[in-house]
Amino acid sequence: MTAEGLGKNGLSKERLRLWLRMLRVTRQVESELRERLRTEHDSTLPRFDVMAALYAAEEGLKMNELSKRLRVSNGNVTGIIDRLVEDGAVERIAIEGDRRATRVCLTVAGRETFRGMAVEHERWINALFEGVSEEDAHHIGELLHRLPASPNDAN
Amino acid sequence: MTAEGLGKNGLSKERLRLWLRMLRVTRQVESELRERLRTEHDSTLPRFDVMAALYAAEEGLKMNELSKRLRVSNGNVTGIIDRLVEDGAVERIAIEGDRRATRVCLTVAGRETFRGMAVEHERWINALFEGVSEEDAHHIGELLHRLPASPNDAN
DNA sequence: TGTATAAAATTCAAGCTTAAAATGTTTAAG
DNA sequence: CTTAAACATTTTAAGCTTGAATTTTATACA
Repeated sequence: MTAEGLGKNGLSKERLRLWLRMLRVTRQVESELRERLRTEHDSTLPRFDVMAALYAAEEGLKMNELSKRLRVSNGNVTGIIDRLVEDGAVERIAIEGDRRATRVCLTVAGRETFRGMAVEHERWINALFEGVSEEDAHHIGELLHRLPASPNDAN
Repeated sequence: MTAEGLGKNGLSKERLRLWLRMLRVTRQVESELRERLRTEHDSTLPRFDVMAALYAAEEGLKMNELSKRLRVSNGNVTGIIDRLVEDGAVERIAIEGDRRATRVCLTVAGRETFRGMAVEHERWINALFEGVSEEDAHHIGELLHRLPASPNDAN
């Protein structure tokens, strides 16, 4: 409301602190997850994310939808899917009536693989977030809801 | 209280939700910052992070310390510094008494450049985190303190 | 002294990420 | 029917990131 934006602004500084902490925690957790996916499942975080999105979508997704849902570039998805196809975890299926688009699906093996990873993933998160009570988790979750985010999807 | 730990565990699910939200918000904010650093300062987030660390360390840092402080691999830092040196923002200075190590410093131009970016950076964060009051920012910050993180540094 | 070990940094291969350009396909307008 | 615009995807170039291997220098110790 007042003439903000200059030099010492407590609110601004506090928000900056919050951001730096979020960044630190997020990177730490991502690093842990990456490490475990690598050593225990010979996989990566991006692959896990893609598989999670596909697992949730019973009928698979178009490349289009996938990149929108994950909020990453379309070219990015192309590469990750390429590798998942090599692994035999995913298949590209032609869409009849539109030869531009492709539908991408987990294979049976892919679904099986993902289930194994997902169970552990939840355990890892649960352990990493030990020290956060259910109430706090809920509370922070609600607050985060106000924070910048594209205005769509349930998450 | 109850028999937790199997299948449907409210606490575990709530923590997972929290994690997914943090991830979403963090990625969104990073994406915004990246975009603005790119278009308005012809720079990147990793470069900004490195410059911030160097700016805070009056006498510069060894590659070593830099990678520890930023929690990224040493090879990673090498590449970013290479590019910052090309830009003329950073210089490598020999350490007398140890020809293995190098001290890395912002140049005068580099310090100047960074100041400009930092002012805007704080503004951007402040705008992105509009909707979070000073009290909430402080509160979440405290809660995040309990979350996984290497046990060092002020942040 | 000589040599093994540790330390600091770089290099390397592989993969992730983006923005922008290119390719191929569909749809709509005239 | 033809052509312009819109769409879905892939390709490309540049940069980020990691873990592992390599190079160079310092230290310890026999």
